[in-house]
Amino acid sequence: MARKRSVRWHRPPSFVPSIAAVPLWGAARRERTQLLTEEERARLSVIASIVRFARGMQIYRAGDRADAVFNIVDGVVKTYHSSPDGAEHITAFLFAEDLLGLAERGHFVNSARAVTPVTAYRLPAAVLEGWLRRDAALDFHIICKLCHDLREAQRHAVIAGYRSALAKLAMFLQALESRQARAGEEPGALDLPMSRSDIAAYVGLSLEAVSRAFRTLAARGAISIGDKRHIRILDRAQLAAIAAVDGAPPRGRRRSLGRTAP
Amino acid sequence: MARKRSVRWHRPPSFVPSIAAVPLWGAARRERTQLLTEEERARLSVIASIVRFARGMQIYRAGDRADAVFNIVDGVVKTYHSSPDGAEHITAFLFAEDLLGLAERGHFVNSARAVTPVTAYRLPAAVLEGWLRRDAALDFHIICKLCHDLREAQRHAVIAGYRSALAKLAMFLQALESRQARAGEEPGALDLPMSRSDIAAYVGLSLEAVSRAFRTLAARGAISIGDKRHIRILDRAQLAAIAAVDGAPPRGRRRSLGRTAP
DNA sequence: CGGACGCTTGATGCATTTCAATCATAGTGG
DNA sequence: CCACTATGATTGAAATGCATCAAGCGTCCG
Repeated sequence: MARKRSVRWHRPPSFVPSIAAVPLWGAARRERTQLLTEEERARLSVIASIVRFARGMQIYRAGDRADAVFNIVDGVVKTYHSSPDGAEHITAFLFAEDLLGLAERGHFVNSARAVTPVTAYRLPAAVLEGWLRRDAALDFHIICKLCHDLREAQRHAVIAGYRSALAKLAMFLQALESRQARAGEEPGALDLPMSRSDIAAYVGLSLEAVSRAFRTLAARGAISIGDKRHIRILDRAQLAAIAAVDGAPPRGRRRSLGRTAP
Repeated sequence: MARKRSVRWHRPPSFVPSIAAVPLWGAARRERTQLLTEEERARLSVIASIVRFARGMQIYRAGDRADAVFNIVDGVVKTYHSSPDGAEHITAFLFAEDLLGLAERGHFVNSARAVTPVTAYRLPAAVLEGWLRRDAALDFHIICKLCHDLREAQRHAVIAGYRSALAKLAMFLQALESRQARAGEEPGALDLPMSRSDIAAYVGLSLEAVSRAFRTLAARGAISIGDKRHIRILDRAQLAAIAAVDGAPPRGRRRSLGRTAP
């Protein structure tokens, strides 16, 4: 237990639900800000129960009755779709202060599993829905969070659409870093709570391609690899260049339908 | 003007804003349902103004001040990110009853362009935000819509992450069909309002690969290609099989961390 | 009618997948 | 406590499939 485990993605558990996101309209200087007021958090904590999941455990399965929403306190969760042939496509990695448990007509649309040991609040959907129908302020905050998640999902789709393995990994690392920029610990130091094959399933590559891309980035001096779970970003500019230059499909680019307003 | 233009994605303009999505918890039998009440729609129409865009016209640009949200009445819109080198990654195609104009700290996060002639409502963000902060019922409906969009974005990411061109196109066509399943016109008949290169930029392929994938699907009897903008799905099962079988990355699949609750 | 644009089709090269073997790490039980 | 084994990660060699380059065709619009 004295073993050195640099667990950057673990946060001291706050004792009320909390949700963080980049604001929609308010031009705050901070990247992510707490969305809920003290009063809202206190109120949510009344109906919330704490649940824990060991590493690798299933939190819910696609198709299950969606009777609850989860709010992560600590740890990392992945949500994924399972192809009929058993392959798994990861749709998101979720961290502290994220919401989890997207439903469609009363059922979960994807499966969720703990990537690290996870602590979370469990909010019964029935109670929550009642509140959402009545409390405009709470709703507004949820809307902000959903917009945030929507932006993330769109960015994910862009990453997955890239052709170059290097560009995919570079963008993935950039995205991860911007999330971990929270507690001002050593800049450039990145924790990778998820496995290589999780990364592969997220960006749309084979496990081997991810491994090779890591080496290549290191060889070019963009990053350095310490532990398999810990890397350091050495040359942010180069990383950005790799993500951008190598990110585009056809290069010459003849714009299609480039009209502008008359 | 007597020219036959089967424009399935055009709807008779309703004269109030409307938003449709698959419900979260309510287990309605209908796929998409109108989310707004008559009263809400009437109220929104007071602040809404009608705007029109010709085919190919820019609706807004990433980085612009996000002073309005759009609600499509008729036509198709694409939202996209421009890479620095000029390539364009499409994040979504939007149809009638969709919302448009995602903002972050007061600015649009992506650009939007009309794929067909477009009619839309323009809702000033300032007024809308005021209402969202006060009206819980309206908020709840917006939340449902955002969850819907979030699911779509996740599905998009999965499509983009596929390795096979055939699987990408097959999934794209399935997604398109499930959206057009509205007015009960000929089942299996699909309109493709967007160009091949738009499809390519959406699924993450080269234009040529998309073209070849269309042929291959037709050769296998899964679809038939009439006009370039109109195809017909002949063998839904085969299309689904291609999307599934060819969709997965490594084949043998050894599950990782497959523990279940004790 | 002509030009531009979008689409198709062909040939080639290369990046990634795939297959396969080895290495490292962590978790387990003797 | 340490060896043992399952799992994850790396590395190499070969093959598939997509991107790319290039040319030709169809169609819409001026």
